[in-house]
Amino acid sequence: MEYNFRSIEKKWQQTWKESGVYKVSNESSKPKFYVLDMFPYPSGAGLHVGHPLGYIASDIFARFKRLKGYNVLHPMGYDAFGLPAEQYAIDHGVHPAVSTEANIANFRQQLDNIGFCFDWDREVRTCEPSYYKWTQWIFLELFHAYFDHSDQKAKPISFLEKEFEKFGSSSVNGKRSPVTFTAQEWNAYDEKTRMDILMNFRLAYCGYGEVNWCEALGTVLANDEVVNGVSERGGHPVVKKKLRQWYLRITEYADRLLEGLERIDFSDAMKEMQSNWIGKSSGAEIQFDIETPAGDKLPLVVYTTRPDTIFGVDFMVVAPELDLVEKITTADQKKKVDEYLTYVKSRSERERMAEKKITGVFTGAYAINPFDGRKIPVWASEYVLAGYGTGAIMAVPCGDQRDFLFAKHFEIPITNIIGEHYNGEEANPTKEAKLENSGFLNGMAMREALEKVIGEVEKKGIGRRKVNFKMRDAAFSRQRYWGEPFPIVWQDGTAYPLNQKELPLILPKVEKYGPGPEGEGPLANIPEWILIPNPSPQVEKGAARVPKYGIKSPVQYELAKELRKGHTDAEKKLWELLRDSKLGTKFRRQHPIDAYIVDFVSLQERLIIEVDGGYHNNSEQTEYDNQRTKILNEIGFDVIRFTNEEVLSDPYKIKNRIKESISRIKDTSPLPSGERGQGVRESSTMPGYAGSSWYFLRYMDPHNENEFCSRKASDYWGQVDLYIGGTEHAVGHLLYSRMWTKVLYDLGHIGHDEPYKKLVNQGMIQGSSRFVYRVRGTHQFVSAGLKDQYETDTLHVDVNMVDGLELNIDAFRKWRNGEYKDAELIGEDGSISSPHTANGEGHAVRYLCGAEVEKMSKSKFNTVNPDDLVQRYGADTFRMYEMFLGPVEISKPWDTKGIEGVHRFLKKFWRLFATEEKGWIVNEQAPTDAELKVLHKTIRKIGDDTERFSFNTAVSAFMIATNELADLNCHKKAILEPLVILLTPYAPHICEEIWSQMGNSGTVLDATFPVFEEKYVKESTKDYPVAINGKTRTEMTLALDASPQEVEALVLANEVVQKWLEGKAPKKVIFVKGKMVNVVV
RNA sequence: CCGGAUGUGGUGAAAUUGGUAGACACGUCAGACUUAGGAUCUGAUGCCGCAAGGUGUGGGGGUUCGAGUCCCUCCAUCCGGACCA
Repeated sequence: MEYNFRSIEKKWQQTWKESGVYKVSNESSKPKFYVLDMFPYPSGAGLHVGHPLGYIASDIFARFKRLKGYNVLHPMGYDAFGLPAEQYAIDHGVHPAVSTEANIANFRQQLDNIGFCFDWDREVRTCEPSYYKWTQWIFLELFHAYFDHSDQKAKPISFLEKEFEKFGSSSVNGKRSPVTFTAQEWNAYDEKTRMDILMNFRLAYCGYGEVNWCEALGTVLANDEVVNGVSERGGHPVVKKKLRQWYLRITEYADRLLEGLERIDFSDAMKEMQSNWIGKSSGAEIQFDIETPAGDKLPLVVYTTRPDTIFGVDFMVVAPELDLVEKITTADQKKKVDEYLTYVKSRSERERMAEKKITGVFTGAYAINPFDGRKIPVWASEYVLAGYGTGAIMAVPCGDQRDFLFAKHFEIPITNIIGEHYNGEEANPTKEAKLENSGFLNGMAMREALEKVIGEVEKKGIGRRKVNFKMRDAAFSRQRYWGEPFPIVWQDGTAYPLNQKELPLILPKVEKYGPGPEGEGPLANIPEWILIPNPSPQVEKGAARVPKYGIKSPVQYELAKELRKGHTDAEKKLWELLRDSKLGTKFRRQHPIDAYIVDFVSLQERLIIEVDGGYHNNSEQTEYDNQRTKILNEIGFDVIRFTNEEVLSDPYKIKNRIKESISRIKDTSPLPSGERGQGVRESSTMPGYAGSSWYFLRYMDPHNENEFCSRKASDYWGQVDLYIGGTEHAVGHLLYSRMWTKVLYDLGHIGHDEPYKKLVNQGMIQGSSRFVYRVRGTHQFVSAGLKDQYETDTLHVDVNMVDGLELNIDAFRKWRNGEYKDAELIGEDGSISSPHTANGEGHAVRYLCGAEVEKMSKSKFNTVNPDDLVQRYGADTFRMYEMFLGPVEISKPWDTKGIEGVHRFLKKFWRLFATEEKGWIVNEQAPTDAELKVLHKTIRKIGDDTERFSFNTAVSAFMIATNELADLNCHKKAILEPLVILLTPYAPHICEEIWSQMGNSGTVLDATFPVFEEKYVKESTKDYPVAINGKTRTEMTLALDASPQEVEALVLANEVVQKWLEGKAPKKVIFVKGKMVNVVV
């Protein structure tokens, strides 16, 4: 019996699938454990060896926890909305749904090859209506909520409305209101005015703001999608533009997002990144007065974290974008200021960042220092950002480097308030100095002065203590097609939410993916969708999701329509009823919804009425009806079915039931009745992070049609116990999903307010690129060692054609359809391989490639496909090798070579159980002490290492155990069976096979993790290292219970020790029990 | 510029609390079996040295009986944030 991994893996993957061993129940007496991977974006490129690293780690941990007796949730899904699919659609004309579907199928195939224990019944796809229905639902929850500052939590906005009704804007919660109003005024306001005011409070709100506009992509990007002034994807230039956008009021959660970091197990680096992004700073807002050219006074409010340095203010700087600049500019400075403003406008964000020139202009105005009355010149400069603080600063050149450089550049005199701490060469931002030249603060320590000044400022009524955040509200709309449509209808400039009954708002099919008019998204190009009432979703005909019954082509579709023209009596009767009775809504007849033609539908109320003929009683038809109802429900339609008899026998009963359904819908409708049908839909779609902000909740209850996730399910599974994914989502996804969780918690939908208990960041697997060197203008390629002797071009070659550094010359000549078939290769020793001469004789030409570590990418030809490795060595080998590479959280380059070692290990492990000659060789003999020791040592090591995610050392522990047991010639069931359980999380296929060969039934995952017993590994002696002056010189075997005196005597008597002592008496002997002995001479 | 992480053989890496540096592999070398070996097995393998021994965890300094591990400082690489007042 050989280790035939191919048939073993195929067999067990099949068995697992058929028996559903990875199905997880929400009901269990076991403790729960939730292991989550960051779900992938299904890109067209498929998986490379870097992707599965985290999945393998989580898979091992999930299996490990299951063996340890937990009910483990380990789901997987797809983050399927997003730009690349849309870009692909623009380039190739393939609908994103189609390419996404194909990519998912490919991903799934690749994932299945590796043998993961995902519960695929819980798969989610963010682009499915049954999923994004709830993304839209949560959006509405955000829309209908505001942040209550006194309670520091989100509440339904109706609470706020009640407060306004009673107290007007003077209520605590009204502070943010842009206008003040009394309760009477509020009650007298019309709908639109109220809605406008409430928009300033909603957690999902619409506003005009400077956004990152990317012309090339035709969309707005979030701050974290812009890198160095260009788009993260594609590297297109990004400019600031004022547009109407949706935002999430994440800034309200800044404090709680910071506080929550203390309660979760993230790496320090990750926490640091998040808190840097939030960027909390505390200080004060201080008002200075400015005398305008006209002679009156204008307030200039600045934000500073260092109010203690107020006597060191030598100038003020205002952001050029501020209107104030024009107001305060004096006549003689006007020309210069205008020139400067023009210059600033001409500069892109990118230029500003790239070249850090010191620029600015004096406005001619002076501000008055409120403490000593000093006149301070007011400048405008682009180094002050309009968006942060108040857009104006008090400049203290002796304490701030930017202010210092500015002062030097424009020759503004510098006041030193920190004495010897300032050297005149550079600013010193110390907080430790005693203040000088600082009026009433003289001699005071800076920290003390800071509080003192804030106190004085507040007393004078010219400012207040203030906390500021770098974080901005998150832009939440994209002028794009492939995303969740907003459940919003605009009416006369007011945004009205859809009724939750109307969800999901299905993404319609478009013909063109180009941008719409005036910076709107592609959806704006579909008037029949944009203008409500909604003329039924334009789902591709033939895309029916009940495979057997759908209409499969446009021809069939027309045919079906034709066939249905013969009405039954019942249909006629009902049609009269629906037309005549004052139901308040328009019904359509024989109208296509999704891929079906329904009997009657009110598009406005999303209500479908079906009349079933006698043939509906047969079972096949019933099944069809049920499936169809389910799908129509999924896309947000209610379906009522009547039989012919019901309609004909009691039409009034029927009518009442329909009325009832409609009024139920009406009751919860926020849209003023009668005004419907005049609005336009929001044409933006939600950004990529919308769907991923809550998917971890959906996994808990993926098929729930009535809720995003039942409270029972979320209470049972609670937080994600272990979340594994890359660092690239540090500030995006992780912050947004934390915010959503907090909102859902505040509103009482879930019982925990941090989504992830522990986060492990997997490192990136880099590519190891290979190069060949072509002699310029020829077909000659020279080996790496010779490249400096020629003028060469460096070309990437496919790393899969290179063994170590040696190029497979034949493969190279065939590469890329024979592009290099004429290549003449000069080997390291100067020998030449020409395509026209046989080189089988003598020695083969050794051509060595150059090598470099780069990001793994198709264009660099350094990607390695896991499928190839699984095919060659098996999934178990592949899994273990990925783990053996090094710690999960470290980035490292991929090198396929070492995989042989792991493969050899599995073969050797197999030979403990069976060999080719003798077949199955496991016996029932009693184990020896030595064997038990190996086993228990390994149980402890594997348990500890797995628990602390040290998978690489665990793999090596398996190797050690296998080597030792092979040396002991051990084939005993009592030792090997527990070992198989230990190895199961790492190499599940081979373990299942052995487990069943050993005569067990069922899956090895239902076995119990072996228990470590101290008694088997206890030693009575230890080989102590004996050091002289800290250097190990010899080793002595001593009893573990020997007393220090005994040890000292034995050690000093040792001949090696004697030799080093050279007759001298030792100064000291240090003995650490169980560790070492050190003799100090 | 700021913040974080990481620097250990030819390579990937171990060393969990300050206690035998280099486990486990890859590679390389030697050998066995073999018609053959890119299969399998055995042995060697940080560097210098025939050896005794010396030396060695990015460089320099420190604490300690003892430092890869702690402290100071400098250097390099990677990642993140960058005019945030």
